[in-house]
Amino acid sequence: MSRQTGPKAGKPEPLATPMEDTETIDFEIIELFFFAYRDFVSDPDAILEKSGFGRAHHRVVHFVNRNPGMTVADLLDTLKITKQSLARVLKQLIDSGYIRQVAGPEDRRQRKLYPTKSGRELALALAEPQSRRIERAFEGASAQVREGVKAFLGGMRDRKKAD
Amino acid sequence: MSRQTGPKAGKPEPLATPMEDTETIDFEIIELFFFAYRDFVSDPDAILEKSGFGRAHHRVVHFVNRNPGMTVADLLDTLKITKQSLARVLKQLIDSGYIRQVAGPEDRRQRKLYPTKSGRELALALAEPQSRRIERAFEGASAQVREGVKAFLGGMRDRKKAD
DNA sequence: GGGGATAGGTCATTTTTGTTGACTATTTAC
DNA sequence: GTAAATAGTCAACAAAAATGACCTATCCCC
Repeated sequence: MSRQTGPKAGKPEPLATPMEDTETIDFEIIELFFFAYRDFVSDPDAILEKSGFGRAHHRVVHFVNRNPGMTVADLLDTLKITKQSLARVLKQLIDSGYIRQVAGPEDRRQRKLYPTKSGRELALALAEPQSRRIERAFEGASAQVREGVKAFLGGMRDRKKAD
Repeated sequence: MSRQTGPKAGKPEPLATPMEDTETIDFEIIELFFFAYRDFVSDPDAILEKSGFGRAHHRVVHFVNRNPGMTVADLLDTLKITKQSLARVLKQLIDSGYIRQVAGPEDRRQRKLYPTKSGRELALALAEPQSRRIERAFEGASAQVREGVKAFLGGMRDRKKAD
């Protein structure tokens, strides 16, 4: 076995100093964001695995509930995945009675997506622990801070042309 | 093909009303958080795929840089993944010269993990666009809001006993 | 000093989530 | 009537991570 295949063929010195306030990098927020999201999605994950569904199903159920009547194309654009990836999970959700398709009233090529009653209940059950968690994280926060957090999260998004 | 295999055998009524302020669920923040995180990780993803690495490598490089000398067990606890999942990416990072292992000085079963110079550079390159994004999201925010965001993100974490 | 517990590594298999490419059917628009 | 758009489907493939089963080295304790 050769010793090294990486960028430096010589013996790399291990560095022992923690990478803290190096330069102008905000490691603190980066890390907080990682942990926050990791635990944020863990609640619905636990619920989903009982039904045999995964995160992909969660996202579909969520957005169809938020935007009833959205088309398959809309959903693809929101999730930024391929048609074939969506097809599998969407089919399972339709077969299980959580989502219904209706041919578009004007353009009958379209399939407009709606939650069923069960679909809405599932979306609520998944969102409930997340909302509790958000509530808890906001404990004692002023209205100004709450608005600031929303602005911050919104500001983290890409700012593209077609949005 | 049977019509329905789901929770309700009858014809499920599609629901057309958007699920907005239903009950006490904060759908707005849930959605903001989803989009914010999706775009937050997209910057390093783009850098990583040039090296053939993925998100798992990113997380390992990040935490080893932040906590030089952490053990494999520490890392498993932080990332909440299995030993076998970690093994693959860790091996690649070691073989590529980004991370080095040193037997623990007291307990020689342990493998303490350190970044090499390349490892530190990689971690910085990955964190840089994320930090720019955070900076941009904070534009015009007061010090109070900045602290509020940190408190919010910290509050989103699980509060377990062994932490 | 022998035995069990701990830290780590490895091998094989599977699941989840997503990809690419190719092809079909229906419907709309010009 | 033909081309373009919307959707569905089949097949092969790939990455990330999980599971289960072992193996090695070392430490701790009696």
